[in-house]
Amino acid sequence: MIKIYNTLTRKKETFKPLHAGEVRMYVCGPTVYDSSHLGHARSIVAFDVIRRYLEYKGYDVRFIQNFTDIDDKMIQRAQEQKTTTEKLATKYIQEYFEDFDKLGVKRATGFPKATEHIQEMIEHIQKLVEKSFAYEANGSVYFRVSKFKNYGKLSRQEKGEKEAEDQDAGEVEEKEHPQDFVLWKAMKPGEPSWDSPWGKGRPGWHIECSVMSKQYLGEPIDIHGGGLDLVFPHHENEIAQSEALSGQPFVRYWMHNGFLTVNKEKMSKSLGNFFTIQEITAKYHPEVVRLFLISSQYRSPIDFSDAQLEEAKTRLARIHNSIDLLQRHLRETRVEEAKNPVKPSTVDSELWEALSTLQTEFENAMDDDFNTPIALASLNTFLTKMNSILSRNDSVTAGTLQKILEILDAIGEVFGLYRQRMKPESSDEGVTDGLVQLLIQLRNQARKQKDFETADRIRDQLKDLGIVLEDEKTGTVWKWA
RNA sequence: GCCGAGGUGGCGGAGUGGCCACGCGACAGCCUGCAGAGCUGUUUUAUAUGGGUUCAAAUCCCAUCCUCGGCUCCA
Repeated sequence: MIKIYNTLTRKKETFKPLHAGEVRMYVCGPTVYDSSHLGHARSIVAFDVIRRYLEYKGYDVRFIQNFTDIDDKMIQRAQEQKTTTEKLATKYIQEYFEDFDKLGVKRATGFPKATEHIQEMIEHIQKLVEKSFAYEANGSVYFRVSKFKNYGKLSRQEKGEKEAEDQDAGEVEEKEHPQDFVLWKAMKPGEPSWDSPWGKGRPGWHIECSVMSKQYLGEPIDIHGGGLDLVFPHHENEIAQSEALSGQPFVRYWMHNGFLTVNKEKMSKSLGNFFTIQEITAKYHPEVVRLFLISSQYRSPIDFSDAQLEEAKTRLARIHNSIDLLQRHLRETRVEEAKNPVKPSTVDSELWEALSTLQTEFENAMDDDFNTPIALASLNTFLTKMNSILSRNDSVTAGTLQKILEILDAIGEVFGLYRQRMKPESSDEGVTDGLVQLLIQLRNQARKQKDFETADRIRDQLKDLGIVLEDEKTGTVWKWA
């Protein structure tokens, strides 16, 4: 039974999707005017793991993530770069996919763009005007917040007078009340625009999520996610726009991830303290970045530091080493069992018990609002146990080892970790293996004759090729560095 | 000003009343020609501060200090 912390109620609630066996979720995607940074990755990876766990539990997940491809920043950046908003969007959407494919993020079911849903947005706004939840002023349309009685229920705050000063002066004059927010912006000279009943213009930021969420997932949806910074005003406004028309809840579970910080300050474009995904993945393997990101529960802040990334690297290596050890034992055991069938022993049952504990603890942790640190801890505990048994070289059946591999694979699939380690060897690797085995034989001959110079030369030169030799009690094994 | 989150060992990070996180680092040992990996053990009363409740508190209550976030674009 999954429990989710719902921002709306500020409580963990038992998760029950509206449609049995199916989860409909929407996560706010980026405005595609610039490269994604690690702060975006925090959010995207958090919801990727949530989605993967829901799938692990057998749900059919319909997952929609939008691209905001028209807004003030898009227009401004396009003007600066003497290009169009379309070209800008195309460029950064492509980059988005490159970045997050690399980070092992599963693609959403759909990636709707704001500019492809202008007509639906206009219709939605029209209906709001008809019901007097919105009003037109000088070609712009504003949402009449005072008419929507539940305004503020998500963020538990209402816009005060304070920020009226910070708002666009033209808008303030047009608005009936400073709280009101824009649904449709009248065109300014030189800006991209679409025809509407109120003249040429473009949609406000908030309306796209309301409209696209409804179009692709219906109402209400199960989960709507995004960064904590979107709670107000973005999500508050989405609720107002959607529920004013439908008269029913727009979203059943609101989920918000905590920030990625640098020296305890939020990583953001405006502070300039950010690293792009490209920069970070050039320095660290994408799975190291993922492990770093899921080492805290998704609602907690994570403070970025190189030391933390280095630690994640070490921790991932430990997992890799354990899987290598397991796979080697499995290969060897299969060869053995082909000669002499083996019966399960007490060591087998010890492993089965540890495996069952792992599964229970992993699922309990993830069921509890996707507590990845505890889930990772359960994996660690299991690996220590498994390594301990395997290092004693007690005989374990191939069936047991195979089962462990399957469970580890399923868990790794949720985290999006050690995927490469699980892949069967390619035929190329078969050839490599043959060659390396030959060198290992030669080297061990040298070692037997105490010719360590030759032995070390073989090991060192293989290392330069990215092949690491390790001498075990039972013989020498190799792996890619 | 208003709203919200949080302060845990050398470090990261869990934990909503009683026992144990987990990892990184450090130290010692096993194994090894050396190395690596792995294993075993150690890292003495870690829970911002001061009170309180309780047989028992990191966990509940009160106060204080500090940090961060939202209220303007932001994952």
